[in-house]
Amino acid sequence: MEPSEYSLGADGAAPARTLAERRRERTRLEIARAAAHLFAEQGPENVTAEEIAEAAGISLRTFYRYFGAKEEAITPLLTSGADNWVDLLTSAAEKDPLELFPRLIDEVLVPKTAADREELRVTRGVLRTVAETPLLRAAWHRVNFDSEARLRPILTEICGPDADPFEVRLLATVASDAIRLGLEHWAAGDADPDGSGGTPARLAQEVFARLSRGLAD
Amino acid sequence: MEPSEYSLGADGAAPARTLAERRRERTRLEIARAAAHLFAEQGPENVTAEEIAEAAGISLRTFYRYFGAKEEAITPLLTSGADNWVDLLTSAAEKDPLELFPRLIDEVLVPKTAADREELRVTRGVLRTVAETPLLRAAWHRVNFDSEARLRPILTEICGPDADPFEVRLLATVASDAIRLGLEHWAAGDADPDGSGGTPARLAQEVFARLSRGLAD
DNA sequence: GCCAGTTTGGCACGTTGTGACATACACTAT
DNA sequence: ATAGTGTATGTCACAACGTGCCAAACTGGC
Repeated sequence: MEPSEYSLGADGAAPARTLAERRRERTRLEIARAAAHLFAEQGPENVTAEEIAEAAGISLRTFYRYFGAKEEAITPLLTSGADNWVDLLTSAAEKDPLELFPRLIDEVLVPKTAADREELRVTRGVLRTVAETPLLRAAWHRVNFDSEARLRPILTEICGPDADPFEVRLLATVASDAIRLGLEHWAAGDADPDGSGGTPARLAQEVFARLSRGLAD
Repeated sequence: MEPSEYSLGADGAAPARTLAERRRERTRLEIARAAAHLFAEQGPENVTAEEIAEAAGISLRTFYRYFGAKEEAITPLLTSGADNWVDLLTSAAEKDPLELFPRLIDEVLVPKTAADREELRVTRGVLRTVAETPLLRAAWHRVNFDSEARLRPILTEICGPDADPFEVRLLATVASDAIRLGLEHWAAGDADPDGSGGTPARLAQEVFARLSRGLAD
């Protein structure tokens, strides 16, 4: 509850956190990767939580300290930016969301490093598995709706307290849809990574442009 | 698969189905009501599947023949029209979805009989419980995404096979969002049923109008 | 070294969800 | 009526899920 850490800024652009927190995040990712691997290999319904735990080198009990349910184990691989999103938004100086979002979409979905590109590649694989598995679809939906819900209070802040709550809700939905549809349609496309359909960023941009035309602000 | 029943019209406007099918649907609804009642009373996390079964007068095993999970038990109360939606769409003569949907929204969300009005009232109560409970939110999300997914093939049929799949996906999302946001914002409003915020139908209409502005067809 | 606070594992336990088999019911044909 | 067919329900057993509880191991600072 009490950060109190004045976390010496030895981390550059990455968000400043406790050592323990970053360690925990790392473990989460390792479990997620183990889970994704097993899911893709045997099909999610044929993988037990215990197997995931074993593959990640932890006990079953510890697994449930990191994830509330086994189908949640892949969420760290699904939040391509959904987390950054919030951070970026809060620190944005921009006033007009309609100008702001297109920039943020690129910021979040355009891979800049080799690691980013690899992460996106993995995400694509996971999304393909997700599309075929009801059990995992729920996790994907949860991630997106959570993102939409977290967007709302931030947008109310940006738009001012006198903004119409309905407008804010609409805007949050459009932004969330842009990311979601961009990724979904990109993942649904043929094998070629950046082929016919375009990159997820470009698709998301198009969705946002089309859907935001009726939002005056 | 084979309706074939010319179901003597003793049921008025209801869709013609097998006797067994209608019986089953009735049972589903009874279970759903029992579940909603218990959920609202004790909080969803404090209700076991066995309690729901007992309250509905069936065995635990039978409960799981009607619903795959206990949190799914309320879905029949959440599909205000999501089912009709599909039927209405398939039988629609209209060619242009942008003209079609506003009419369908009213068809689905405007209560016409006293029973409709009562059902909508119940839905509102359920949605308020849903908004506060992560466990139930998943069910609500699932209903909406399923609706969106079912919309897609039907829309491809209407728009013709040469239509851009991306456009279809976009259209399905907008339609689904209209219903979802209309209901959510309506349920989130103050106690007054049709008060300040307007009816769910009116809200849904507005969402659709705003979001569909960028869809040329 | 010692002493917080936190993380982990092991265990027990109620709950979830499913397969298998038996029974009860509805509807049909003879 | 009787036998036969298909479906709906219940009982039982069982693997998997998810959590509370406590002890052991690990972390950091004094």
